[in-house]
Amino acid sequence: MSAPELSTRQLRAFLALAQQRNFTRAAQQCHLSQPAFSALIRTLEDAVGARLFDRDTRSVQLTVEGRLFEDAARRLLDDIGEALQDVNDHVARRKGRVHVAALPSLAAGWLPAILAEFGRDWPGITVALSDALSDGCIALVRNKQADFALAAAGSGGAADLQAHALCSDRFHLVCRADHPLAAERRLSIAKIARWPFIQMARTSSLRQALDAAVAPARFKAAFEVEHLATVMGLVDAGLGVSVVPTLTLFHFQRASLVTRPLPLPGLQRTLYVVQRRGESLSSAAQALHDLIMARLATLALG
Amino acid sequence: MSAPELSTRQLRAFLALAQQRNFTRAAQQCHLSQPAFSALIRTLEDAVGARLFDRDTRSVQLTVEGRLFEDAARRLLDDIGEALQDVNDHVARRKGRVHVAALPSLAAGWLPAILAEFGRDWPGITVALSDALSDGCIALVRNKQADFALAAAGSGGAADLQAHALCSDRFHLVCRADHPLAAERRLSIAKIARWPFIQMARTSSLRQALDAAVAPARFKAAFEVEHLATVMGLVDAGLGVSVVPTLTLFHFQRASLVTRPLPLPGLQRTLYVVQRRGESLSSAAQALHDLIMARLATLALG
DNA sequence: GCGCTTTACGCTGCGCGTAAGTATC
DNA sequence: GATACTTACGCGCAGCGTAAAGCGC
Repeated sequence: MSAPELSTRQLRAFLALAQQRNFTRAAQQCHLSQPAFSALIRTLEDAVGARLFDRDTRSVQLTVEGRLFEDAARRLLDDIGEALQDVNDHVARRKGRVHVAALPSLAAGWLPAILAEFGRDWPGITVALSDALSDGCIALVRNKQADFALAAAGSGGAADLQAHALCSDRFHLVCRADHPLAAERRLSIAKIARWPFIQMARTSSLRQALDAAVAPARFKAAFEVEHLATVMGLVDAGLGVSVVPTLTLFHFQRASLVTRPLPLPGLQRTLYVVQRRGESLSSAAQALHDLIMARLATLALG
Repeated sequence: MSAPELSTRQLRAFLALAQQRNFTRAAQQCHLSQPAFSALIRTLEDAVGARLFDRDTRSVQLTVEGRLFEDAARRLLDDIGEALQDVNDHVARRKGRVHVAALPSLAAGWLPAILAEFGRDWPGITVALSDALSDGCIALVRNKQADFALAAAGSGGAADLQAHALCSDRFHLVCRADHPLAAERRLSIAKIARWPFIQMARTSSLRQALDAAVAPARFKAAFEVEHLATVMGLVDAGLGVSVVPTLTLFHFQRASLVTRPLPLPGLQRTLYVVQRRGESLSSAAQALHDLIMARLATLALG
């Protein structure tokens, strides 16, 4: 009653014999001795439960049941080959899909060039990019929507995820070029804290890292906004100053503004690559991960 | 480069592990020791060319490539099972088709009851019946349109066919009940030859058998027709007498006619089962052949 | 007798189970 | 230390090739 066992060798031998109608030639085609080939056909006939060939010394030809099985065998071998080919295409990165979640700063600033290079290297792979705040990135990984994330919080105490540090970027003061702090000889948290400050929302990982880094000091929050572009607008309008990580400085590259690194050792945030623990990346995801690692040097970390 | 080998055991093992996500349980399900099962999975991964499971001591789960392969494996096993089931249905005579060619006399007289019984025994099998003259029957077999034939000529000197005798039927005089021959005490060819005779066409196997049997005597051909029903009509109209084999007597079962066996030993024709040499019958055809042989006793051979 | 398949028969090696090893929690 | 996968290892048997035997022409 248990299902009979069948192998691709048997199917290939069967088709070879159906084509050659001669045991000796079919055996050669299968790189087998003729008796071994004969035995292989016999085991196939036992497995199928039907005599598939009429053979005598003079002729070999398919039985009616053999002809029935011939079509099926051909289809089966094709399907098997197709399935293997498909997996191989994914392994060889001719096909695939990778979904990376990244902080907005990375998604807007550094990643696009890498994704472009990746697209040139592996044109068959579809790339999806989610720009989300750190918690959102990590949620996407946990949900198995994203393959991995580039986010600020580490594994966050979650046993199902694992993180390794990608890089650390330092914080910079941003203010108008005509602001007194722009010319201040020795910057410090205390000096900055005297001026109206443009905060990010409390949900922002940037804000959390900053609060943690300067504690117990506090800034005078003149505004609390969601987006760095808004921070830039407010600062440029002279409504306050702010402190942002290196990776976001591209928002502030304009003549009317000044950015100054804060030379305080503890004042930095670390970015992590986050993925599901114990689960390997797909071939496509691994390729993107590798490229990201290889291009780390291009991250201009002031 | 040569295509990798794959077996149903590997596919079943793969699906068991994908389902159980635990080597020990999956091994039990496959009736294998856990190490043997582990090795089987490894050989599958080698054949496919991709790691299909992420495993550590705590968890086993499909990789992305594994999930790709899972659907394919399920489909493949289904298709294989279906192919085997189909062949088995044919072997077990739950499906199939048999095409028999038979002389008109058999097709009209004796076969229908057998075909009806066959249809009751094997309702899944489609039966095709060709009623043709002997040469036509044999041509159908040679063309592989018919599985076998019940015909009068033997193998006919053809090396590609083989025939074995089915039965011999004797010849009978048919004439009107009021015809002098109806009351003749001792019939003979010579006595019959004095009367107008209704011949079959020369292409008829019946005619050929009859000519050969009575040679060198000849009948006085009053008519030469194609069909036995016509012979009956002509005889019934008093236009002549005729001589026909036992199997065709059903055409002449009416009060106005008399049929009398001709007690001459050599005067008979032999019917053969004809099939292609060296080619076995399909399961369905064999079943019909067997039934025909088993019902030979019901042939009323006068 | 010739050509082709099958049977006979050692032999190698794949693949099994048992047992020890290793890693993770 | 408990659990679960992997490695180590000895062994039996499936499956190979060589050689001999059947078998139909």
